[in-house]
Amino acid sequence: MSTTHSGKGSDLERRLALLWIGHTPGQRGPNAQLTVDAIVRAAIRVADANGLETLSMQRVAAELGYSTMSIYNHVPSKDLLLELMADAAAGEPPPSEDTQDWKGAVLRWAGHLWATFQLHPWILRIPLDHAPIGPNQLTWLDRLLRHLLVGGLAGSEAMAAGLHLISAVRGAAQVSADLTGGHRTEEPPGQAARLLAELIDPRRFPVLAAVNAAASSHEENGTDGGHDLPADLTFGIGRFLDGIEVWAGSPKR
Amino acid sequence: MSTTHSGKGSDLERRLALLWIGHTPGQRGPNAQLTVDAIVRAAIRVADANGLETLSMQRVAAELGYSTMSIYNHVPSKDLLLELMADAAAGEPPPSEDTQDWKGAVLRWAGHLWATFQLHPWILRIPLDHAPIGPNQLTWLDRLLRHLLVGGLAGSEAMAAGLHLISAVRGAAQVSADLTGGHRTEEPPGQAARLLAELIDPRRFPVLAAVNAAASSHEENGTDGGHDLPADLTFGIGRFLDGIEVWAGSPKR
DNA sequence: GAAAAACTATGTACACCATACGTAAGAGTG
DNA sequence: CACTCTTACGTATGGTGTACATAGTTTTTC
Repeated sequence: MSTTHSGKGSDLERRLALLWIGHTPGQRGPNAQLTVDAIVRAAIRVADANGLETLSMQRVAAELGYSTMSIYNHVPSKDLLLELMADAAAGEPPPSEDTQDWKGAVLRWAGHLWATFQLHPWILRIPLDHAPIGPNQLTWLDRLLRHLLVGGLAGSEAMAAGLHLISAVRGAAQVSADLTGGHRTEEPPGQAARLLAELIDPRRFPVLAAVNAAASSHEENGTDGGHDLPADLTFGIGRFLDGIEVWAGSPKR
Repeated sequence: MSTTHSGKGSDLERRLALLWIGHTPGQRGPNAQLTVDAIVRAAIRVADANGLETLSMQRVAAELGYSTMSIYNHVPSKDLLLELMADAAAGEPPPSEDTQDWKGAVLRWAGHLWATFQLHPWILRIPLDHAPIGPNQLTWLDRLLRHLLVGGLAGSEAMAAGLHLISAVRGAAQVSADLTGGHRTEEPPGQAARLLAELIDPRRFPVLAAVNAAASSHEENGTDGGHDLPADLTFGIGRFLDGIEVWAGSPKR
């Protein structure tokens, strides 16, 4: 067995190759009509339109007008297809700014990431089996780190802060996606909140009950445009950056 | 309208009833041997032992020695079972401390949450369809909010900060779980990092490459006990709390 | 040129999944 | 007792990812 790719080859090797190089087109056989790129784009189309749960290999194949198994000639598994989709949907990050206003830059970066999640909510539901290693995702990270270094952090600190920020945006986006996508124009949206409010026994959740009551009194959420960060997230990131500023400015470290 | 169960009732009503009350045992028929609690505990056992991907209704039923469909007499869907599992596995949060050291208290709270995720990594992979509304999870949140209020935040600010913190811990735990669970004693663990390092072209990722090089030089990760927060996360939360302290102490607000 | 090799697309087949439906038996109530 | 409700089970359906063998097409090699 000549094993042009060493049998299964390293999982990771194959993965990285597909993520970074696309598919090295075979020299010998007939020219492939199907390409990795076309498959990924079709899959993204399906996910955007009908959600991740309806995405299946056969659905993707149908979208392209090919048989199910043809897909596997270009993409070895559904898991990897999802990974490719996530990286492709992330796309190019916003252009990096050369500014001293690093806090503003980070906030804008977060706004763009937020917008991406609004555009492709299914990204949040892809089970991630390892740290993201796609080219686009790494580019996003690179841009973010740049601003954090301007802010005065050391390398490892910047990395920690970067992952922290990504988590915060992801988490907020997930909550947002769950709320907006949860009910399909069924009951009045207040229903859920009201039901839950009954369950929050002030004796059992003294703090939560108080906070909840205070919050629901002046509930005006604005028609979240989609591109701007919600106030909650802006607050969280803002405080985080404040803390970083203090840290970077302190002499002791 | 009392509508004890009103036919199918609202999805949400059923959900909440199961989460909070367990199962109101039917009066009429034979005494049920199977209980919701036993099912959830069995499912958790399976997930702890073999991971979430091997968890199926038939696997759970087999674990208990019952037929597959009997499970559905107590739990209406797999989705809801997962939700019940998540809440049960979260368990009781650590006892709330009455201390003025709110920053320390939050860090300890985060440490406990971290430990929970280490103990039941599959929680991180449960697709969450809406904001968590289980009793245990709300108790966790309640405890956290208490400390944030001590720190001087207003109600809505505390809620935002609380969700932010949960996201940060979740995100870090996810990365950690991915790394430790990723390779099953196959290649040397450095392999992945090395392969990736080759791909990180300094021209394309100037910042990332620099940070990566600096980090890998003094890579000593310590045998992460499991209960203590990793340094990355401690740093992130620490800066966040610093920022909150500044905010709460500032007169303008 | 001819032959061989390599690669693509397809069809069939399998194991597994969640779960809808129908049936039988048991426990409680009148 | 008869009646009703609930549980537990067996069967069945439509879906999934993907292994495997096959047939067709193009490029390389002799």
